[in-house]
Amino acid sequence: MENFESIFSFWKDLTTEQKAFLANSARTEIFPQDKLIHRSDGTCRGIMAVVSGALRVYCVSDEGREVTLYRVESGDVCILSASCLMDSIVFDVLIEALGDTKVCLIPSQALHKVEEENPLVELYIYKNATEKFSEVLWTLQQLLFMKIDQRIAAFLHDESLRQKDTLLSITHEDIAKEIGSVREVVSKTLKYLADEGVVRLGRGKIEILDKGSLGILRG
Amino acid sequence: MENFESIFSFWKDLTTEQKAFLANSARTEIFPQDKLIHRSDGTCRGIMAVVSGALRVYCVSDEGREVTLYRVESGDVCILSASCLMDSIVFDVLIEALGDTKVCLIPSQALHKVEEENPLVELYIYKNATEKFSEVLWTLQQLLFMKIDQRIAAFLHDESLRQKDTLLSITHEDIAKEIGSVREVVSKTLKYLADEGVVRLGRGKIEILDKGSLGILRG
DNA sequence: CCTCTTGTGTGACTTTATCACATACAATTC
DNA sequence: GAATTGTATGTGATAAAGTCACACAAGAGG
Repeated sequence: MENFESIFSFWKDLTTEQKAFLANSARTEIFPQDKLIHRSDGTCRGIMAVVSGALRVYCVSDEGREVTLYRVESGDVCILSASCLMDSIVFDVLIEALGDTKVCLIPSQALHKVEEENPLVELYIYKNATEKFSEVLWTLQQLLFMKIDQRIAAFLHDESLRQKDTLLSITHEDIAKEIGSVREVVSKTLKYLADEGVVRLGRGKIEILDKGSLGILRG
Repeated sequence: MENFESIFSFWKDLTTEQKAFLANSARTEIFPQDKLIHRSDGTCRGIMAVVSGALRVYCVSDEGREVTLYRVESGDVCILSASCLMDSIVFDVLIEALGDTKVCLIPSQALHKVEEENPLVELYIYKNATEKFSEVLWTLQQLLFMKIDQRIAAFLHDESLRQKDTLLSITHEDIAKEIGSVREVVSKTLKYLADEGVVRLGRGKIEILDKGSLGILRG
């Protein structure tokens, strides 16, 4: 909580008063796994720097199908939880905690006050949003242009990097929500990958046997 | 060309020198229909205010399938043609002219110079990008969650508003590129809509007979 | 009128999604 | 340890969308 400067890159551009004000408004919050942190009901917590754990920013269809737009890993800042600060943003995304997650939150009211005084803070917000834009576009291209086995392979590959392990604890349903597909299709594709010897399956577990093949599929 | 202030909303925040400098660097360009204006080869024209006509911002797969991410209509400003000014943007999009299109271009070098002096210009750029972010997210949701007949209906509906006519001049191929599908599927769906009496088809022409039904499908 | 380009029609086949269950595993509870 | 209860997975039938291959048709230009 002490080193705001290393967490929020706009910190160096603040006056002493602004720093004190924000440091005073900021607080640590801890969310349990799968906790829904933000939904499109107008509530607006503020910007959250992820200290440990991670956030998943996703959207849902009327029928309940989900896609992950991007993740906010520890060290990064989640800006869409303060979407009310950006009048150019009108859509509805959801944010949930991936694992127990600790964040440093600057409430939107406090940030809004400083933002009005200092255009560099506003710049920071929109710059961060544009970064996420880049990630969403990547997601869109994957959705539209890649086949399901490639998407699953890519996901398993990334997930194994994140978990730093070849034995992943994840359900088929969760994978489906990540890549914007459905459970049955993920199950069938994984079975195929298992038959090929690329992975070994267990209940809620996937062991990656052949990382190379994943990379090839991944393209 | 004279009223930069009404075109670029950051104009009011410039010094007299900056205004003079940018006004001097700015130039009008006219692109013929379907002209490819921007591709991801590092070239970077600058920001373009559309005076007449429109721009289509889209992406393409390796196999040549396309999706329109959003359009930039007259009165609006295209920011991704200056993507080099934004270090947070790394992806590859293409931009082409829809119909003969006249733009007012501020070259990126000139803008970059002013941007370094004035954070409000940088803010303008990222704010504009975030607006487009919003539109891309809408596109993504349509792609993932809506059925093909709904997407086509929605497109025809919007296109008829844009062309201010119920008789549209457009090919099935073009529709496919707009909505991220393929020609055959569009043809079959249109045939179905024609059988239902919603549209009448001709070569390169689609006449909308029942706008109401389009709206219902559109959801 | 003929040719050539471009736009459309269509059938066979693959991939992905949807629906409707069956089964299987693990953690209680009896 | 056996029964019970969630949750996770397997699977087949059907539907929707994309891929492939090729036929045909409407207009433009000679």
